[in-house]
Amino acid sequence: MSDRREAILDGAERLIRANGYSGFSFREVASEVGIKSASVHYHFPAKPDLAAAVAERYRERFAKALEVKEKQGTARVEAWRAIFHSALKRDGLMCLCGILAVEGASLPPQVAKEARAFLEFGIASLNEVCPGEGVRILSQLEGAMLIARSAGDPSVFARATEDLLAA
Amino acid sequence: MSDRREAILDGAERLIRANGYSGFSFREVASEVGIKSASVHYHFPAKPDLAAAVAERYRERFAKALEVKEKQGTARVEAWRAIFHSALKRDGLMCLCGILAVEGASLPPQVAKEARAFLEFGIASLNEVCPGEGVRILSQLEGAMLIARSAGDPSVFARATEDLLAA
DNA sequence: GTCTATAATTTGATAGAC
DNA sequence: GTCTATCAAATTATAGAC
Repeated sequence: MSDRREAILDGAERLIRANGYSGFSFREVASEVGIKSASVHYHFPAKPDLAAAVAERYRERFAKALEVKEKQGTARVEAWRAIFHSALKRDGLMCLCGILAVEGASLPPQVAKEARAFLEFGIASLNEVCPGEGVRILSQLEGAMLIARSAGDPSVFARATEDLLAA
Repeated sequence: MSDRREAILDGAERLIRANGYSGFSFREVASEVGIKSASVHYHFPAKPDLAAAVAERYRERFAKALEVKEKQGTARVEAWRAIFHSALKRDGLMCLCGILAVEGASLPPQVAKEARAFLEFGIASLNEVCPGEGVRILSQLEGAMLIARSAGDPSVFARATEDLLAA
């Protein structure tokens, strides 16, 4: 994949995680990358194509980051928690698919599908280490990001998910 | 407060809970109520005014609904859970302020403030019956709505919050 | 691949008649 | 209070030059 394409995905991901699907535009993405909006359309014909590609890459990246953390000896639940926590601390950004899930009803079907796929992946991943508790744990993580973001304070996320360290 | 004003708030609340702040328009609200968008501007000069009024009324209503449930003998945590669950079952709508919180960064300050106020009210309310656990419980509730909504299945919410019945 | 230019639509908001 | 009419801006998207 070309550098330009990657740069577009980077810009779009940052903007969606900051403002949501209906809150980002091709012009903003183009401006972040330093090109014109028509050039973004060359790489991704329509808005749903771009957003779906962002969500797909997000899931793949997340899965790889989890693998790395587990190979380093981090327990899986803590790995999920740490990845979310560090994004909140670094840029104040919450889970891409948490944002997309909330916009659900007004989302183009292919984008909603990618968001669903990420959440299902998360539930399955957490069920593997905590049978029957995947949904509950992912709920707590997504909700804690939502609240921490509203409070503008990443430490709220840490407090709201402290108990998961015991798992 | 006039009936018309209430009807506008009703329509706006439904639309925001379905599509978010940046996903609803004065024209859509007007169309739901059966009037023109200029008439909506008569009651609420600008979009942030309308959204903030919706959020304020939501918090007041929620507090009243909690009181009623508690007077009927329902434990507080279960009351929170039941109110969210019934909205999901009835209309597939999640918490208004959960949606607004997610959009946080791109929200007009007065709207973000109302969303924050609701979440703080929730944390305080839950801390009263479960000291130190308010954030964790509200996180779980908001996150479970987010996931259930993405799955298009309210029973996901029930499963993800089952353990709260013990509290 | 990227650009300029532009079409078609939607948006938030206002002016002024009734 | 509600309407018609309208504005300026932004949006998604396309055509065609380079």
